[in-house]
Amino acid sequence: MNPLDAAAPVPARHVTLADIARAAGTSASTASRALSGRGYVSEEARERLREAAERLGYVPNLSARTLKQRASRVIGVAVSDLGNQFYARLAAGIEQTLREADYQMVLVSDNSDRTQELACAKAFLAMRTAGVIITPADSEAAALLARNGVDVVEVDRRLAEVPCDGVVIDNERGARDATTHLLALGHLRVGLLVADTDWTSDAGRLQGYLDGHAQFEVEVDERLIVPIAFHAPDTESRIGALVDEQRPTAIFAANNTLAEHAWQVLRRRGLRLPHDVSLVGFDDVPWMAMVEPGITVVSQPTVEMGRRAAQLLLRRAADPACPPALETLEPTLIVRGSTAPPSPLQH
Amino acid sequence: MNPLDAAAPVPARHVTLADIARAAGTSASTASRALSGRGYVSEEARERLREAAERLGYVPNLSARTLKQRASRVIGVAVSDLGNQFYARLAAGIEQTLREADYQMVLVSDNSDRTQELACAKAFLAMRTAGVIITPADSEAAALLARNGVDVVEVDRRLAEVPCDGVVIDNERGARDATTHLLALGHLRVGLLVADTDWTSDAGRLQGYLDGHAQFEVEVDERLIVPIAFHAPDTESRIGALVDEQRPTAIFAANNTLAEHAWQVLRRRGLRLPHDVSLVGFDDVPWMAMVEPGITVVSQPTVEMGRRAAQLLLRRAADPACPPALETLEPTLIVRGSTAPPSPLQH
DNA sequence: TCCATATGTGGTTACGTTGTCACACACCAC
DNA sequence: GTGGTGTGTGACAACGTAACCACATATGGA
Repeated sequence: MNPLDAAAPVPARHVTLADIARAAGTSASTASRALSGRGYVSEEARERLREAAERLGYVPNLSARTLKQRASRVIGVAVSDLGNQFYARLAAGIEQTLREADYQMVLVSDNSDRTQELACAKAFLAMRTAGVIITPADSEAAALLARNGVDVVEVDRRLAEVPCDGVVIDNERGARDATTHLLALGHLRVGLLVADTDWTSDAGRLQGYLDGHAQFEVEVDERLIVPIAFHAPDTESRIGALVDEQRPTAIFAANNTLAEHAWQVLRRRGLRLPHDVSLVGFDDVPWMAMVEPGITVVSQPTVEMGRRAAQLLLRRAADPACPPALETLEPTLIVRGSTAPPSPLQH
Repeated sequence: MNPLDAAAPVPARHVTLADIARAAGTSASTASRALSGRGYVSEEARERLREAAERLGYVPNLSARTLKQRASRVIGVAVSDLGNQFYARLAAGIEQTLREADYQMVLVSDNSDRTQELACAKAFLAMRTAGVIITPADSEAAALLARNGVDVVEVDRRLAEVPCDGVVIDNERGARDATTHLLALGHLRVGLLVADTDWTSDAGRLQGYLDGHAQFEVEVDERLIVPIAFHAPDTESRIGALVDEQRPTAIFAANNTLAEHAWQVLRRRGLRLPHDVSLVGFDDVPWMAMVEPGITVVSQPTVEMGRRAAQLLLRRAADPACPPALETLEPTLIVRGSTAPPSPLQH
């Protein structure tokens, strides 16, 4: 063991290429080549340098490398709400794929706030990230990034006005499947709980709901459609009002949060699933399979969406010229016990 | 509108301080002072530079700044499993606090694998992160970081052999509360499902289980203690074996994953909660309050743990000399319907 | 013998930022 | 006048790395 190891437990300065070059009796240039594997280095010198780097505990300075190479291996990711399992799983899928490709993920939760989102974009720009994956709340962030030559992938919804890659699920189809499942069971008054946004995801789910009705030639009662903003304090009272005043025989809750609120409201009112009301959710989360009866739900491949988004970004890094792709994944309707034909009493 | 804006939609090179200095007719030094707010700059020059920066879309290069200042505003975070809601919420708490303090979070999921964890530590070192928050699986990563002068905060468990800050919950107390709750109800054969690790978290929960028995002067049957590794493929069969062979009247599952598996096993066997078996979990997750009956659980302030960890790191950044702190948060036993006295038939 | 090619090496420069320093000027008090 | 102080500026160096180039030396074929 080298006595220096014990003598310098906390090096005041980090070890640099120049240090290990000096230790191995070469120049910094050679050290750089030896450790990065680019360019000619004799086997003997490479070995000496590797040994010196190991002994001195050399760790390359990524800031210097990024500055010099004008390219980093960091990807910025901005999601709406890391506390929501949907976004957490999205992030997990992204992180997994990036890690396998030896990239790092900088993760920010922007609360779907366009100001925060723009601030994120600026931060990612300042970091010179190799790309950005975003669940957009506004088109401005993507525009800023694109204007500065940063690749962007939109996940879960499309908002960008500039051409960029995207990964979404087929919201129309998912919502239509949910709706027609209920209509086929004989429901005529299907309530819709949907997020109050101008996002393509929610617009698509609304459209699927309407399409389903058109397909079954059931007229839509506008009063059955309840748009509710994220984290709105009156969420449950508005759901309660829908239940009490419109008497839907079934409810389609177009995201996992609204499904949870709806479930709570129904339970608190003592309404039984599916006898008194049928319930369908969108985005399968664990509790839906565990409660009794289980919740019929449009399941989306969330982790896979994250993976695909990361893959799109990596693909574009490899081939910047490839045309923008929009991948649409297919949702699956999982029928559980929360849906059944309306009971005679309801009519 | 400046015609240059339209003429250069995609600048090939990023705008630098030198560019805006030139545009404003000053030196780069003055530009730096004007925008960073350090040092003397005339109000007039500052205004001109600000305007130029705005007009040209200047975004500072963080790599250059980090290189020069030898300090970044990035914090590395390594958790065991981002797919598990516990770690996701931990990360959410950390991210929130860091964002408010204008730091960025680099998040990695290391699968509790010491090799991956060490690789993370190296990557964070290379990025010259201002600090690292980690749910440790091994002491090596913290040692490496500390040796290089990087501040480390351990969350959820303690493993480091070097002095460093930490945030944990009182696992002994949580587990003791869960255990004595069951013993007080009259249970004499309480099964323990615990993660098979050498982590302080699981060791503490085991200890709390033993302490609870000691307190009630109930002898512990070793066969009731089942250590199960994360993601072990035979998890449910081992739980099944416990149920079938040892006939516990109650089960304490010492983390949310094991609680879920136990619940599934009991349901599949048609055993009713709490009539046939009582069940207590550790770490409250949504389904536990939603299933019928609800699961009695030792709840931990997960998001708050993340926040505290970030705060400890920020505190140390402000005052590197402050003594290492170990914050111990208190868990809360939430009694729901899954626990009741053993039924006469069970004896 | 001599030029081509392959193999190695080190010097220099540049990436974009910020800190240090020297310097210039204005103003005021002595 | 002189010496201070406050204000303002730009030249220059440095952070650590990697690309580029110039320059060695060895090997081979013409």
